[in-house]
Amino acid sequence: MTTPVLDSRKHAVLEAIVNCYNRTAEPVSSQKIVRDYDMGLSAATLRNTMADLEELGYLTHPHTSAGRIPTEQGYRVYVDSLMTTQKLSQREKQFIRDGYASSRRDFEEVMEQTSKILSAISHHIGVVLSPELHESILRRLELISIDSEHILAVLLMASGAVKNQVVSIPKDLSDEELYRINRILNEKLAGLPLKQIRQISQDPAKLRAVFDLHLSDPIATVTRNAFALEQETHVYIDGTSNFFSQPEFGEVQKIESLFRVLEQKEQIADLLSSQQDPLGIQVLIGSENGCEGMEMCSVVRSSYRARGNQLGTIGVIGPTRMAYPHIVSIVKFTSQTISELFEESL
Amino acid sequence: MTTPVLDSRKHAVLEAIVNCYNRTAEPVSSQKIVRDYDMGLSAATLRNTMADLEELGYLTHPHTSAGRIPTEQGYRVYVDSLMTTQKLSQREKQFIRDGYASSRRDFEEVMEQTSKILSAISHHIGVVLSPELHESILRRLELISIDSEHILAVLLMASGAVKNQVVSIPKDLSDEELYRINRILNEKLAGLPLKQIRQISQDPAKLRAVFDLHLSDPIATVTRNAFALEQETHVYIDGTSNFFSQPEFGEVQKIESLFRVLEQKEQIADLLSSQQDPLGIQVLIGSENGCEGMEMCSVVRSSYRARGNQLGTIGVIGPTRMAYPHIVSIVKFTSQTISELFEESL
DNA sequence: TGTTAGCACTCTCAAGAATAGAGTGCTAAA
DNA sequence: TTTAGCACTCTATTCTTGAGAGTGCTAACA
Repeated sequence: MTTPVLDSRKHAVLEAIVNCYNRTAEPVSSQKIVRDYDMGLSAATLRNTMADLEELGYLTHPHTSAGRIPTEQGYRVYVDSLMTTQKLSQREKQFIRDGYASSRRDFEEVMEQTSKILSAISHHIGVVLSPELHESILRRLELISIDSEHILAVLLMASGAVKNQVVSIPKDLSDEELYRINRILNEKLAGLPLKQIRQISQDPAKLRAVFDLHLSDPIATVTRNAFALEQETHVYIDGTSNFFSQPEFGEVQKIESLFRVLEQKEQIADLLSSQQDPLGIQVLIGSENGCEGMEMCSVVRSSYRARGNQLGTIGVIGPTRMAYPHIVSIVKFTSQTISELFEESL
Repeated sequence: MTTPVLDSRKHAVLEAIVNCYNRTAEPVSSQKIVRDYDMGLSAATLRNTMADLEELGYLTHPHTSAGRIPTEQGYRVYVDSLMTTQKLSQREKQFIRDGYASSRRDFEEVMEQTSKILSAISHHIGVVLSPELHESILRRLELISIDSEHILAVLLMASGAVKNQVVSIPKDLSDEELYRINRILNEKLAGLPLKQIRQISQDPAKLRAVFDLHLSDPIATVTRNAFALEQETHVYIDGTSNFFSQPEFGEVQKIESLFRVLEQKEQIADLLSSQQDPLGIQVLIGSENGCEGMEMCSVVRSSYRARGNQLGTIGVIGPTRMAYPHIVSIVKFTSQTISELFEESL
């Protein structure tokens, strides 16, 4: 689809309507624009322009005698080429930084805190997708004996994430043996991404290649079980109740379908991880997000990264009628901040 | 407050009204009872009895020409002395047991799964409060070096819970030294409840008493930091969207206040942990739960335990008009099941 | 040719009126 | 003590009406 070229008046009118609608949540009339925006045009002229924009698919009409509201396509144009990015105030930046001050220590806390910060500052829903463990690099592995049949494998990732995994073992291992296995595993596996370790653990030939003479039955078992992680990315969500104050969600029905989606964390995970443009912010407008039940919502997302590796994704979910310039700045700055955080702790 | 004695007819009528109202969510008329319950009484007589029950405070009237609905006090009597407990079907029991089949390994998974099971089977909100770490007994402690300034302390509890804590250390510790410290800490602290360990770590005299000649600066620091856990009980909530199908929550307002409460996990934690009768099920009806914004909800809760120690609490939150006999059975059986689970893994 | 004023037309929304129906409370009889 | 009957109250629904908002179109104007 080629974007039709809009003359500067159409641009201005579309922008005014988006702005106005985003403020009031009500259809924008030609009168309203004359009053609020000094465009040097009469209402009648604006009506003509608005009719043109409607024909082009950027505006729509709830009914004959109502003002105009932007269509998804209209928002698309606005986001892509009209809106002027709005810098965060120092106060907002400080708010975000302060949010992390207390939680620098704990990986999970950082994730949780991020969703809280995002929702608090955007007044929408803040979502965070933790790094894919598959992609994470193992820094260190520690085996801890639980009882004669189980040991606890503690996987410490380069990102600072920690994952505990209970491993069943076929026979009791002495402390010395466990220690020896632990040492060998670290020697051979530390520094590799989990994905690769997993492949190794499932392939006898590779196992032999990696462990060489050290390979033993317990080592094979422990490796296989300790790294048999499910596709486990955690989703952190905060600020869901912010949606109640949005006028367009005044009916239970609409809010219900949204909340049913939010409860299915997998869907949100998919939403955040799908087809990422590796760099920069992405804005999914309305049904572009592809989630059934979330057609009335837009998503602003960005991945966070450290040392060039994409770790996870953060985002804000709000009504299609959201203050895009502001939200984009929030997501951008927050993702930078969290990236730096991980950069440091690496 | 002494419970006034109700004659058997009043009992029967109150029970019928509660039953009927719980099914339909609509005020119950005298007619309705005549039709649905074979009580051998005319509508007029029932009206008299209903008027009596209203005067006693057990029923109320939305308006003059409407049927009766139970008051909180009416529900109280119903729950305390009227309702006949309803056993779970084999199918339901199996559903609960099956829910745990896949997640036996991981402590967190058990918690999460419990809230899912509770909500799925009750069609209300399932909540789980994880054990107070303070009360947990340390089974084993493992120190893992992260970098020159940090180590990771892995606390393995008797209950199977695992807690990771990043500890800042003043100076780099060699592997040997770390190993030595680790060994000493386990020797001296394993088997003690965290609460006690914390007290020890903060009192130089006690530290000396416990560690004797082994006491060193690093040991004191590590002990202090590794056990400086916040009051950290996690709350697991599932099934919130079930509330949307409740007819009495048809207005956004009501559901909003509920969701705002649910988002404040601390409040839910308080709700679940307050003044527990150590044994058995508790039913908090309507405003008895003490949560502002949750006056329209009842809570059925029970603690789960292992080896006589109370660990945490599970519960179901639903509308005041809930099927108490059924929900009570669900909570009871689930708390037994989860208790057994922990009993085994202990 | 582009812009504007004027006006008829459409549609929504809120308020009022009328009606049906449900359910009670009371009274008097069984 | 129970019941039938009946007047009364309140709700919920439907319909109507009128006001108001906003458009689209037309004709005049620069």
